[in-house]
Amino acid sequence: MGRWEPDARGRLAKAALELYSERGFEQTTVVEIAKRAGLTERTFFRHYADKREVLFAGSSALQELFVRAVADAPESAAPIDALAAGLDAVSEMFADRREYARKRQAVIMANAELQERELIKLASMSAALADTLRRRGVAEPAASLTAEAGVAVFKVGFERWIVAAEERDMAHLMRDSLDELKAVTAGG
Amino acid sequence: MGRWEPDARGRLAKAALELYSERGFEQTTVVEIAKRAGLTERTFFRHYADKREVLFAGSSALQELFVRAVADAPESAAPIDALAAGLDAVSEMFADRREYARKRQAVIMANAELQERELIKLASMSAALADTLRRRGVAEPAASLTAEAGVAVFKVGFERWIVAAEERDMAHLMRDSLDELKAVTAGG
DNA sequence: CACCTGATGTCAGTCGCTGCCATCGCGTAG
DNA sequence: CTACGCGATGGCAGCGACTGACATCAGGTG
Repeated sequence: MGRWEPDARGRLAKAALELYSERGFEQTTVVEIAKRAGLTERTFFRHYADKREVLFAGSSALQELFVRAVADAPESAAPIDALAAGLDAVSEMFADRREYARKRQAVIMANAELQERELIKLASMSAALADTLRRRGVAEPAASLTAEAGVAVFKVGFERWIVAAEERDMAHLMRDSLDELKAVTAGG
Repeated sequence: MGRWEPDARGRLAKAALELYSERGFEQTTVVEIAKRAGLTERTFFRHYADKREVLFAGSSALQELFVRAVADAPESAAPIDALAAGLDAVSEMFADRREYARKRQAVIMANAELQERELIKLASMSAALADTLRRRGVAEPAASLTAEAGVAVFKVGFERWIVAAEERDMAHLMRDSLDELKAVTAGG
């Protein structure tokens, strides 16, 4: 075994999340992750660019989903409403992954390096959203600001969803957060 | 010499920025930085936690200035106006450091690891601002959203200032960006 | 002049990460 | 059925970031 067991990538991701949860990110070596997955350190780095990236395999799919929903919003929709459509789409995606999301988020919140990686993924999402808004005819700096605002709403909404009771729907928390942002920016 | 030359910290920071500019962040080793500063690698790590941190020595002062300005805004001011006061204060700080800011930003924009570090500094600023707003009586999630929005405006305004002609005043760009955000969030 | 203290130097060691080449298992042409 | 090709994996050497432990030095103090 080891060689030729299927889904080496998945086994590495699973082993990494387990070990990061059990003893922390810093206290885990890549050799240990690879060993638990029945592979070697060298193979780990063939599947993931670095020790952090193994926790962010799904982030590109999330970004694509978000961007597509914004791009597909009716042409008549205001930028902020196109964004709301994106937040809806994203919320669906997480609906049945709450436990996984919680476990993963706990690991990330416990380590600064992992937070850095999370932040740059969100920045990439913001850039992609801004690009999409520009294609919809939104000028700068409105496009970048709207995108940044959208990511801010996502961050706050996501965090509230993670700590919320099981029943709380992510889409509702996202909408509430967006409304709060509207209220506070209108307050001046 | 080497030992007992004054301002070892400053010499290290200067040498690092020079080398990162000349040949790039990745292509520069800590040994080289230390050597140019007339010191050793070990001493570098006594002054800076890691190879990236040497570019972010001033970020805590920036955060403190921003936070204090928000905290000192008139109690009657709406959260978004307290934020605007913070952006004003920050703009003053940068007024006579444009060349340095440009050089530094060019280095950061050329490397993903440095962007990660920059992002976590901004996230720290957002958290500190949210805390300050809470002390001013703003509830969650409005406090966090306002803080995130403030940092978004800072990011966009700063970027525009970096690329703008010499005459453009940073404070004006910040105000414009804030107004744009207000417009776009009111558009739904 | 002896002593103390903080900053620096020296050295060994761990770990993340990469390049290079060998090896393995499977599919496929012949 | 066999030989060959190919993608995935292993093994190994090496670099650079970073750390802990200990020695050393310059300057101030008694």
